[in-house]
Amino acid sequence: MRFFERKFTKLARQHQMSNMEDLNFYESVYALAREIPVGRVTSYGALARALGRAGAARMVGYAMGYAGKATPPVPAHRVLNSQGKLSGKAAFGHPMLMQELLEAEGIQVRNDRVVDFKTVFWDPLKEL
DNA sequence: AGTCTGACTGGAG
DNA sequence: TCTCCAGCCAGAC
Repeated sequence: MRFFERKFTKLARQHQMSNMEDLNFYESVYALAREIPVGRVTSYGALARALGRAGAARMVGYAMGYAGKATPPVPAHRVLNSQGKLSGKAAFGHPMLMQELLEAEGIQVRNDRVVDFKTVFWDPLKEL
């Protein structure tokens, strides 16, 4: 059984979803993204790998584009590209909003890049 | 069913 | 460190 299936069954319960058959890819991305702790960040690729879809990083990013409409809320600002850059900032209402949300959680941002990306990086495969 | 499209990624130069 | 490039894959048409 893949990591996704083992871990997500638990997440599905926590989010009061009957079973993972009801979840499409986007919803599973959102459920996993909601597990990112405050003050930590992860990458599109890391989420894709954790969901058993290594290589589907682009779809994770595409899914985040619709995250604003998801309930419960998805902390989309905690998802960055593999270099720690705020590649999705344009999708937030105000161009600086993504950075402001991160800074409000104690994460330093400089030149569209998270400072100390490696130390605040959250890998669902290792920490969930 | 075929084509196009990215909030991506890792490697090469 | 940066840019370019080919591979990536689920949705939207």
